[in-house]
Amino acid sequence: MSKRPGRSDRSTCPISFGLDIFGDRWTLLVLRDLVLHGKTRFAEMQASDEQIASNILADRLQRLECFGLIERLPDPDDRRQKVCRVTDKGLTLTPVLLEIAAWGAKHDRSTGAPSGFADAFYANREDFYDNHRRLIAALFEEDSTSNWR
Amino acid sequence: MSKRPGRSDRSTCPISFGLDIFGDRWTLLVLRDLVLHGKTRFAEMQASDEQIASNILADRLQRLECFGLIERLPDPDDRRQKVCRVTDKGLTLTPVLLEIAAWGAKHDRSTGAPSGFADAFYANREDFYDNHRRLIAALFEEDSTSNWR
DNA sequence: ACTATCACTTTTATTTTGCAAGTGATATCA
DNA sequence: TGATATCACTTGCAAAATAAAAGTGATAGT
Repeated sequence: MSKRPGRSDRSTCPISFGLDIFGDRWTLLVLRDLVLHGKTRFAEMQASDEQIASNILADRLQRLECFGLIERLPDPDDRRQKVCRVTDKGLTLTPVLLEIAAWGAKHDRSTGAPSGFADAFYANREDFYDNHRRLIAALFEEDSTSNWR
Repeated sequence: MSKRPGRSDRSTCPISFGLDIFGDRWTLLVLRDLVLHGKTRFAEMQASDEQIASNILADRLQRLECFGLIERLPDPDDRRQKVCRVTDKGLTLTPVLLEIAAWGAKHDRSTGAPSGFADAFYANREDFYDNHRRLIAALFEEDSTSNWR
């Protein structure tokens, strides 16, 4: 697994802390596949448009697992496969993903995001988050009032 | 300037688009210094806790300028210096910075962020953004109703 | 038994980073 | 005026991360 500077090596800035974990060109894309595209398998993520190399994907999954953002369980139906799942902690990064998505959609003329997404998101940010919380709650069959953020 | 894959090399995903621009361990820290800490000079940013190397800082500033996220003007009072300023486009990344800051503050036990910041932010996200918009408007002496996002 | 698929490793080449030292233009001070 | 300091970089080099391609071993399907 790639090392990268640990917490103590940089500063006490919370942004710096975050970037030490997901400040690279792949980590958040892997999380996007899990959180926003519902992917669960190594092969599925490898098949994403961005063409991540298998060694990098393996490294990032291990990293995400280390940080407690995802968990990987053996697939009971096929012992070759593992099922990846975002943890509650991993889901707390959804707002970061959505803000980046909205920004990208707003500034990229050739974006693949649904037209009007960015404006709708900015105009109703909290509704997006409420909705996401409800979906997650249903998915994990938890109390929908839980403060997952 | 470091190359990095251009838009067409990856995908049409808006997250991927964003990460091609600021998906690394330094770019958003530079922007943080400008947006949240009010720094304007090369030397000031170099003095930040994270100890960015001067070649990396020079590269990131050039990159940010290329993407239209900052501008650099000669200092009229000292011709050695340049004054860096976030552009309106650069300011649209503030929500991304704040979400990362809140996440870091929430998950880093030894964070330097003010205690209670994350909870307050999550509970009143739009208030934070409204407030930031007002500050910016005042700073740039623009119409405070302008849709800078 | 044979072939395919799965989640990785390994290998190698290229790119980026990190560090230290230098550079030229400008400012400040004796 | 000359010496020294400061500014925003640039250069050179070693170390690390990334990318692309091929390989591996366990398991599954036929």
